[in-house]
Amino acid sequence: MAYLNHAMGEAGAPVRAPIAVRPTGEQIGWDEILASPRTRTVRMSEHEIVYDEGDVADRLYEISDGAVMLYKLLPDGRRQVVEILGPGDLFGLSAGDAHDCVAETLVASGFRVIDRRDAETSVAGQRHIARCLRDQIATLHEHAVLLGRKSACERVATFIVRMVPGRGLGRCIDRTNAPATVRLAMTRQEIADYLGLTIETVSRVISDMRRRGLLVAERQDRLRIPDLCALCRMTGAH
Amino acid sequence: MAYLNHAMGEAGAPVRAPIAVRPTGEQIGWDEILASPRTRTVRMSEHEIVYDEGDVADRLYEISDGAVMLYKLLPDGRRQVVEILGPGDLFGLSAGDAHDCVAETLVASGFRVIDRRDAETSVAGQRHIARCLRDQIATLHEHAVLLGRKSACERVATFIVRMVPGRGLGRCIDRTNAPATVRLAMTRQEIADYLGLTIETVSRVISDMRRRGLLVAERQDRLRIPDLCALCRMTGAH
DNA sequence: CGAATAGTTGATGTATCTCAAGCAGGGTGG
DNA sequence: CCACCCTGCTTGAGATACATCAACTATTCG
Repeated sequence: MAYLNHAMGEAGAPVRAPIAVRPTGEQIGWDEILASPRTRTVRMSEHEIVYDEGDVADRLYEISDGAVMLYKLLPDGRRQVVEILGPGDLFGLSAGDAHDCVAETLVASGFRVIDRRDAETSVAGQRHIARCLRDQIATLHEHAVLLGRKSACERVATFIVRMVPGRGLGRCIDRTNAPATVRLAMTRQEIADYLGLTIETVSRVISDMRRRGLLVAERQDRLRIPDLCALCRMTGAH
Repeated sequence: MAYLNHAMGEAGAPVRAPIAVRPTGEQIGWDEILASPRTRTVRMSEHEIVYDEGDVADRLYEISDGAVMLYKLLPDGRRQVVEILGPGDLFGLSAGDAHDCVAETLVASGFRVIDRRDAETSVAGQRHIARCLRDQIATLHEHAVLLGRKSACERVATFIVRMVPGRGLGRCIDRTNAPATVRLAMTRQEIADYLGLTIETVSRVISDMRRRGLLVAERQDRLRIPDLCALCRMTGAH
């Protein structure tokens, strides 16, 4: 799933369990695919392009660690970041033979590069892929709501809440409401292009939230959230 | 794929070839699934809810004819239509056990209702599903660009161009540029909720396009496009 | 024919964008 | 070690695209 939390290469283990021990039983097959002689491991530093729009889509990437964004460009240069992916997420599965968007690392990342043929031959592989795709679609649906119907303030709140380690798309089920800290491993421009806003609006909204005590900036890219529920209430979702 | 063209229950055969004769060879298996004793055929009239957000997702729907929209609601009533689907498209494949959005018919439609177990057991089934999911994702990516980065005018132009029978997400490859006619089998409210606009803005933009001769209204829901390329140039995509 | 519903148009408001200047932090070289 | 520069971020003033509110018009259906 395109969990945004933990997508940023935070120290510590990813939320989701290692693939081999997932309960569905399908992962044994997936592990075999990962072990295929054609499967490679690749490391890339931050802000490197994994593939470009139009490149042939003959392989598929699983993120081991780090984070990747997928974006599309309009001819006049406008950009929309369409997905942000983290450990365990799959990308490179395009509809046709060519990629429909650019994939770029946000931070230094590691991938397992899987040959498309390997992935598509086994039921287990197909099932694992289908599962990832469904998660991706749910995230894209949620993001369409954000882009189509939420205010700038709601967008930023939604974004920050999703970056909190340990919470995905789900509702505010946090019982403790303990202060959380998030690392925004994205530039303001990237955040703006993800949220369908301008850099200035993102900056203004964050400044405003700081003034209201909803956020405390520990560093430029590091925010403390004293009251997660308060921020959660600003997302428009509850 | 979430082709918008032909999604509206137009008379005539859908663009895509009948499932059995697709060249990939996977469809024999899919046909078997469709022939499963558990598979049912269902008909619904327009504006009926197929399933609601939160309903258990234990089956999967293939559209035989007609059109369906998927939408999500915010607690305060704001709505975002996240997908519009037509013949051949699959829906009901949610990430978890519950549906993440509402599915409602736009026009009278027919479905094949497939048991989730049937669909997920065969490689062919999985592959067919994965293919549909990838197409869906490509459409969602394109739609994120529309919602995040396009002006009202570009959104409406993009929408109308996609409704033209025979053209999907692809570029303007039309050599003839023959006048096309589209049927908008959606209310202004539905269009607005799909494009992330208000009903008034959609109405104003269409009126403006009519005044400029880009559109001719043959009926409320029926538009003639004298110069498709001219409209295409307004989409922001080329 | 008339009510009900869906769509259009106008006047006004406002959230967000645009343009422009100033500021901070992090790295480099003197 | 500190001044300097570069890049990314913030803040302000003004413009604008779209939303909102409200009236009016067309269409549909009994």
